[in-house]
Amino acid sequence: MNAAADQELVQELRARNQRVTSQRLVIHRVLRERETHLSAEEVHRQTLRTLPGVSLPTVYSTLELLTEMGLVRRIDAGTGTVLFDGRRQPHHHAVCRSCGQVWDLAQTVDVTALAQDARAAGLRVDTVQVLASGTCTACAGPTTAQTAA
Amino acid sequence: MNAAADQELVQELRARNQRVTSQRLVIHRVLRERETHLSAEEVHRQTLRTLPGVSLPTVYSTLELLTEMGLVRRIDAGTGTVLFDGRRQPHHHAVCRSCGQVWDLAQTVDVTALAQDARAAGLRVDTVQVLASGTCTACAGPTTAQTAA
DNA sequence: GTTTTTGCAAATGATTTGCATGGAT
DNA sequence: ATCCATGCAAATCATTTGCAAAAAC
Repeated sequence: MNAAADQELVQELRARNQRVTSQRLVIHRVLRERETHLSAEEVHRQTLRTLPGVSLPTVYSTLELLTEMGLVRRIDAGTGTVLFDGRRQPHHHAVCRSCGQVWDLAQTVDVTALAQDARAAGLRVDTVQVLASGTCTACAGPTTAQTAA
Repeated sequence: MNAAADQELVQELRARNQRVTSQRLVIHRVLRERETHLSAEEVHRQTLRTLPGVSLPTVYSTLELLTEMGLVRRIDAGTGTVLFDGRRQPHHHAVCRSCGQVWDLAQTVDVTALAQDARAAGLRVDTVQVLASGTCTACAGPTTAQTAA
């Protein structure tokens, strides 16, 4: 099905003189097909369903490659586990520091001035990420759920 | 000197029924006195100068405590090492994915709409951080510096 | 055929944990 | 006197690395 996404990957790989392997194709598809971020291990699990035998190190190196290519975004929400997102439209995230849950946020943020600032500091800016942190209702609510009789 | 900062910590500790220890005082001062972020190990090194014998685990647990109290901000720039920032005025960061260097950015960003969005999703928002990632001139410049004859 | 990529197993390194002693209340 | 915080040493766990075999070119 997602032949267009495949093609995009293949062209990028060819352009860089890197090889088109089934692992790269499948891992890329796994990320593109989901509507949300996945951890490296989740990507691994999903990839195994189509391609038994893929190793976790391969998943890691492929995720790094796809990120470098700009086909996937790395999200470090400070939970000790990095997340990877294959969604096309840019979006931001929110994280509960207590339980580590991460949500997607649709709201856009104007970061042009900040990007300017970073450029002025000597950085070629690739992405600007916004992360809201706090405590979710499930973790904060002492009177609700959790200890329900 | 920074008696005001000390007092703020002491009051917060008392309010939480937690103890005022020299380790907590010194670690807090180390962060408040710097004008930039530090890694846990840097905090440890600085703390040792005033208080020989402090252990790294204590530094970690104190950093966690100070972060919970809102006296210090945790910055996860995706470099594999978390940074801690004791600066009062909110600011954002930029990181070079290649060398891991992190810069402070003065530019403010309007994140009220995003915070709303996160609240609507069920999060009590404490902080919103913005992180610009890319490649710094030192890492990108193949024709400049680095390999200078 | 040559070079890159993979899988395996082991290494790494930041951060956390368990437990007995020391210190704050 | 009591209970929390510390220091130590060992554990954890996501991610990385080295190397020989397999796959892409």
